[in-house]
Amino acid sequence: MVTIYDIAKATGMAKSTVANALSGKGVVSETTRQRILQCAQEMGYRPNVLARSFYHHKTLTIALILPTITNPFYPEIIEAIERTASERDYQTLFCSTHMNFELGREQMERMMSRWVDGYIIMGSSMDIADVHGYFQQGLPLVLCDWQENEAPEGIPQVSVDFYRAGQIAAHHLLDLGHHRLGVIFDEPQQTLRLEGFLSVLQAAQITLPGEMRQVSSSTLESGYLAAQHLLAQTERPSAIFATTDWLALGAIDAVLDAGLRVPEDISVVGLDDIMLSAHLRPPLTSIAVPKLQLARETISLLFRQIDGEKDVPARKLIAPYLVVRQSTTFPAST
Amino acid sequence: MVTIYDIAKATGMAKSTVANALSGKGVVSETTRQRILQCAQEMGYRPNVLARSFYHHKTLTIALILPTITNPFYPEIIEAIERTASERDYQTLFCSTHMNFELGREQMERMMSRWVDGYIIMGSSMDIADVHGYFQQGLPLVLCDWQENEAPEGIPQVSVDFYRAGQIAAHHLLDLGHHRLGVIFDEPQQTLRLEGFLSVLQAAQITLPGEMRQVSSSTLESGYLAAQHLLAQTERPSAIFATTDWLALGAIDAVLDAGLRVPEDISVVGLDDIMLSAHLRPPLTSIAVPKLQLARETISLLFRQIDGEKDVPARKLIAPYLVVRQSTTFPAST
DNA sequence: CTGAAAGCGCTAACAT
DNA sequence: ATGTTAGCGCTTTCAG
Repeated sequence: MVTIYDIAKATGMAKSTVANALSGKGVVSETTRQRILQCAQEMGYRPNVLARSFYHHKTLTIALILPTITNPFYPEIIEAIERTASERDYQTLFCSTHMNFELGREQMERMMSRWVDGYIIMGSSMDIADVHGYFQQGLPLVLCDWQENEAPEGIPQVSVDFYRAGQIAAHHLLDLGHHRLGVIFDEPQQTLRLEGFLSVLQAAQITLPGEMRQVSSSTLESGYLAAQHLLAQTERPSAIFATTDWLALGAIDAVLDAGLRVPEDISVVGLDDIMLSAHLRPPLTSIAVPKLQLARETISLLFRQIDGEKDVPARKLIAPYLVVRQSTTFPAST
Repeated sequence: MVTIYDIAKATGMAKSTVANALSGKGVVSETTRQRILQCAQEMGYRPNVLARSFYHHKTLTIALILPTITNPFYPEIIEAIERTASERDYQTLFCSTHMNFELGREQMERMMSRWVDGYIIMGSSMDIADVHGYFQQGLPLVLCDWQENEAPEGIPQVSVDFYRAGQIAAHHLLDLGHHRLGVIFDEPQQTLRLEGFLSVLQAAQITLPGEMRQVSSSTLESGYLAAQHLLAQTERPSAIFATTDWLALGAIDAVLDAGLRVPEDISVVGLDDIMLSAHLRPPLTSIAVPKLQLARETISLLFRQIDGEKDVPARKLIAPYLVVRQSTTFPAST
């Protein structure tokens, strides 16, 4: 570990002169600067970021908090976030809460003790009340991929217009001629999607009875189980809206396991449009979320706070759009 | 930001007494300890991990370096690593290199400047020569999911017995009666899998002509393209071994797009057994990698180094095993 | 243009 | 049992 002091000794200069030469900030004569730089090079000097952070109260670190990385929706976003942060010399501390609020709190506390510069909190991975508290303490943070009605006003947030997404899904299925619909969703993180969906049904005077609404947790397996329940109804749905692609994959699995066909017997539409969805059988029709845009806006909002900007806009809503593939079609004529 | 000094002032004690009370290390009378603890509580004291790190030269941070998180093989491992690390109060700094060695070097340098305590470097994400250099500088690091012949002796490493995995794949296909085989693999990170595969073919006096060996990069899309090339041969293979599940998914996609069936026309076997593979159509036959074990051994080897243990065993090989699902069957009788 | 010194928050010897 | 002090590596006034 070679410090500026070491190279000061070696060159016979004072610590501060070395610091100036290295940082390029102070005024140093060209000759001494050269000598110092060369010496630093030779001795293998590496600036101690920790000491610097300690002084500046800036760690060049952001925290990324999410439910679980095993849902393939997240990696696509994380990738973009990490890359963008890295362009600003920021590194990403990553942690998953598995929807365990207690754990989330612990993680946050640890991050705060480390003086992480900013926090990106994704998809309902923490107790919103806690988040609100942290925000009021002045921590730079932004919510990403939450429902816009989940968080109190004022907390910067970039989300997808999930209500709209639900509407798009409903329109698509209705346009195809489906009446008997089923929904698989998570409570309470995905109610907006459901509400958007319902609003369209209602306008079309179609009801969605309780047994056609299956609550799940955000795993493939629970999508599978939820679909099984839908199929077990006496009058099974001709189309299923799963509020995430990950759930939709589980649902398709269940439908096929039940000896039915997708989309001929049952149409399935997902939401997220994860990379995988295009490559499955059948390729999944999905309401796409512009993930790159989501990541960019999030990082941007975060850095604006980190940079001390006031009046960072509180809310960005990103428009989803329909991607039609082959998991949806007209209902079988019965 | 309240410091021990603040609470020293508030209680009229000296800094060190406060420190002692808080850490529980020194000897402090019960009454003052109580007073201090309470005061700390009230003032919202939070220990400054950065200052502590600065003093101790320990940051409670490990780095996780990998090619790309969008390959779903990694999230499953990352999850386990993060969780295990978290149990020891360690946090995980995550970065992906996209197989860009230059970028990998930059990232490493940054991490080193931060005094990251240890490094987990996954799946050929960095130049092994660089890694070797870092290791010789004394950085605690462990390679995870590399081929065991890729790294020089001495660098701690936990890997899967990929040669064996290749053999298992070959045996499985041969046992089913396939002779005309195709392979999709990455160069140079996956040559061992190929060699294991070939060793079995050779023993069975089956040759694998050059056009039946498709080199790809580790993406779904390149698996797709590679499979297309295999199918374009005049005498197409009756079975394909893809050296990762992610490639296998792309391959299946290509086979189906070509109007052929899996497994009736073409069997496909993957390697990794990612969670997804069980839920696809057809469910993928795969050589499974015990991911939890991989993660645990890796973390264990890393912490033993961090803890200063000498003679950390250099190499752990984990045995893969076959999981038969429905993407493989007997060749069509022609 | 260069040097001396204080301080970021905490720890650990060492005095008292 | 409590207080004093030096120091981790770096940055930044402020003097020389």
